[in-house]
Amino acid sequence: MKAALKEQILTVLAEIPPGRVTTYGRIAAMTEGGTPRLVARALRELPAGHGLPWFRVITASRRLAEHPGADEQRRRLIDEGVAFDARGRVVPERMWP
DNA sequence: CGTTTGACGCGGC
DNA sequence: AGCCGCGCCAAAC
Repeated sequence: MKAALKEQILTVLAEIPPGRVTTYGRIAAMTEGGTPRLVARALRELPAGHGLPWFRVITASRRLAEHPGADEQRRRLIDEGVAFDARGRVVPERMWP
């Protein structure tokens, strides 16, 4: 994948404030030529120990995507004060922007 | 080089 | 309000 695009994706990711979440699609829309799938791929390929808030990225339906780290993601979001409704969806007020 | 494969999204139904 | 099908596109095979 193009280095410039990956750089943009990671830049946007780093700007998500603590306690807020955004979607793969929104991040894609803030980049040039980005698509939701490419954003997901970029996150998947992140090396361990990077400091980026990968856990603040959720799906357009405001649920957690299915992946090996979903459990940890849910914990970390709750630790940041992100609330989930009874159906497991993040409350709209926590969406960023 | 053709196929398959997804941390997705959207429009129909 | 969910589910399904299709589009998407770089990577792995």
